[in-house]
Amino acid sequence: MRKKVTIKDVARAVGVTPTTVSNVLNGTNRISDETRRRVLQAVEELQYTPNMSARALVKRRTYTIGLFIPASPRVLSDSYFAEALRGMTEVALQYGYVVSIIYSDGLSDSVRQRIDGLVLTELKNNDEYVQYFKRIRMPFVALGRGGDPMLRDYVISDTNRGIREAINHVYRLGHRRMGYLLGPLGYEYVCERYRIFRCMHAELGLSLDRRLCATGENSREGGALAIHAILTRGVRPTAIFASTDIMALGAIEYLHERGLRVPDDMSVIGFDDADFSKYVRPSITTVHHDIYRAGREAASMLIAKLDGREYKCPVILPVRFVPRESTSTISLDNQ
Amino acid sequence: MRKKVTIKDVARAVGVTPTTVSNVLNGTNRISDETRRRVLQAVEELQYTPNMSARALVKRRTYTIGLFIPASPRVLSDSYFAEALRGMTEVALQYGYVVSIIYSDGLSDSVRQRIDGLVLTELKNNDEYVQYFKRIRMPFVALGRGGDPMLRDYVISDTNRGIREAINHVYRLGHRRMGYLLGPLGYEYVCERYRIFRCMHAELGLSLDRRLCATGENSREGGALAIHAILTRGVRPTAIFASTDIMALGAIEYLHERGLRVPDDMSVIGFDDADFSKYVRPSITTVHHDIYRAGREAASMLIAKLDGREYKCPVILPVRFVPRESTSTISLDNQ
DNA sequence: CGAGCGGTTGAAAACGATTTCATCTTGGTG
DNA sequence: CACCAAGATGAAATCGTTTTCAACCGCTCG
Repeated sequence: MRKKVTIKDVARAVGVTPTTVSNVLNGTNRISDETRRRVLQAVEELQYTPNMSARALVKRRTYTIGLFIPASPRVLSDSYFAEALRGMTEVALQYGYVVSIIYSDGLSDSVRQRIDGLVLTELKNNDEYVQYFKRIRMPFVALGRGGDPMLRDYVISDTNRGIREAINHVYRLGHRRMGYLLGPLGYEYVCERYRIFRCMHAELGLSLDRRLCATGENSREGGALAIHAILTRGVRPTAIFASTDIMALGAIEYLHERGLRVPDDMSVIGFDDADFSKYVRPSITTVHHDIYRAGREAASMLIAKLDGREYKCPVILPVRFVPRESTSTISLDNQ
Repeated sequence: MRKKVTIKDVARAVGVTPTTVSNVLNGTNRISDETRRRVLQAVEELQYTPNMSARALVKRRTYTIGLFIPASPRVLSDSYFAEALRGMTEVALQYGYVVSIIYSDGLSDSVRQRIDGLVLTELKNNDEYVQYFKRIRMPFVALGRGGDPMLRDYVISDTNRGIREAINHVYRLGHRRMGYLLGPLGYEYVCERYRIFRCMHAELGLSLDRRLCATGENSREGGALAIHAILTRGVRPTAIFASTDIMALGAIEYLHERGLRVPDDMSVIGFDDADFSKYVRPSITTVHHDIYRAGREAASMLIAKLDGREYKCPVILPVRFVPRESTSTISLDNQ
């Protein structure tokens, strides 16, 4: 194992002290152009890279940011997290940071002091973790809405626009009796999407039949159960929105089992544009948002915050409505 | 910001020196039971956790392991990586390690010195990265086969058994003309699966028609193109195996477009048991392997290696053959 | 001609652990 | 009773940076 080259080595090579080398590298003090040039050259020749542990020790920073994953067995499997992670990692790299995964159930003192800040996701209405991280003064930014109305440091999708486009599309197809499948009410994104849905729905001059709305887990089973609940009430929407694509999928499967065809007997609209949404038959009409991009923005924001730079605060990312096979014009016998 | 409690603080509280505290915490030297007890108590009371940066500096270790992601735009989106990551993170935690994502295109000196070791995946036949990490003496273990025949530190699935069960199942359904859709030949897992397929196929006393085999990218398009290639040769297998579920999916879609029904006109068998395989219609018959578990094993092995503990070397994980809708008994007009 | 003043550089003290080696007790042994 | 080994603890060096503050140099100015 070749000995690691340290700041002293480059200092010696140039004939200056470590202080000087450090100064040219960090740009703290004024250094003459001549010296700077020679130091930089030596750094290049010796292939010097500062030891992160040493730097971390004195700066009291780890140059590591975390993606926080709330307790939930399979949540990372969702490509949601994978995409966010990819985006975060890419920008982190540019700033000399590295990203780690932090699971809520592994959140000990030792891991806490190994990160400078966190990107939080899947926030609840009054998120306990938000409270917690505020209390221990761990810097964070949020990916998606929720947690606390006072929070300003978040990046979200333009849900408003997405749902508006979706509902307009469905309206134009002739649908008037729309239903809604809600995910767990504790999550802010569930509430927000529903809120916007109701709002847009009202703007179209329609009045919402509460019997056409039901709630369930955010899963295929949850979607199936929710649509089941609605159907057993003896009512039937011609189009149904779901909080997420996975619930939409469950609903579609359930309807299929019951001999109801999608979209002929009922149109179904999801949200998220999950991987499978374009694979399945019928493919799912949904709202696409770019989680990879959101991950990038969140990391940028967090690092700017950590490094004490300016950053513009709520970042709102564009979405794209994606009409697919699960929606169609209303059929006559459904009128 | 409350001042961080250091080893000196607990030393002072107990009335000993930092050396002693360090010794009881690391178990290096003999310490009297009485002193040990008091130190441990103080540690508890003061909520002392050692500063990782300081420790890292002197031990010349970072207590971080990496999951290496070879260059490929969306590869982390596969739940393959997400699952592996989840498994790794969980065991890493137990040993006081943390895991980071390392993308091949961000592999600079500075990130290299921020990790103690790597878990490598998606190895090619003569993997350049394996060579590279060997050369720079970065410890690693492999998730999946490949890289170098001399490697012993890997964890793999029992592919042999998986494919044997799959092919036997298909054989029992009456199929005799089997084809194969290969992924990119550079990857060892592609070659291995194909090799085993040929071997098992021969053991059944069948001879393989090379016209029934084709290669393509590991994607839906690749699967579609590969089956297209076979079909244009004017031959038609009654059952076709694919290197991966995603290729199988592409093939199924293509066949569907061409008016061929799966499984009635052709049975299709995938490998991996991807998320979507049970969602899609027809759901895909495949071989399930537990990537989460593999991630756990890989992290265990790597950390044992780093910490200088013993570990048993190639770990072979069980697989499970999962028959689904995409395979059925051969129909008469196909005989 | 000395004081004052930018502009550069260096000496030394952190940062918070681990580790080596010395020192100091004890208790056992011849 | 002297000696020695073993057991328990401590002093000090070290890891590789950053940072604070002092020192130095050559000028200009009064």
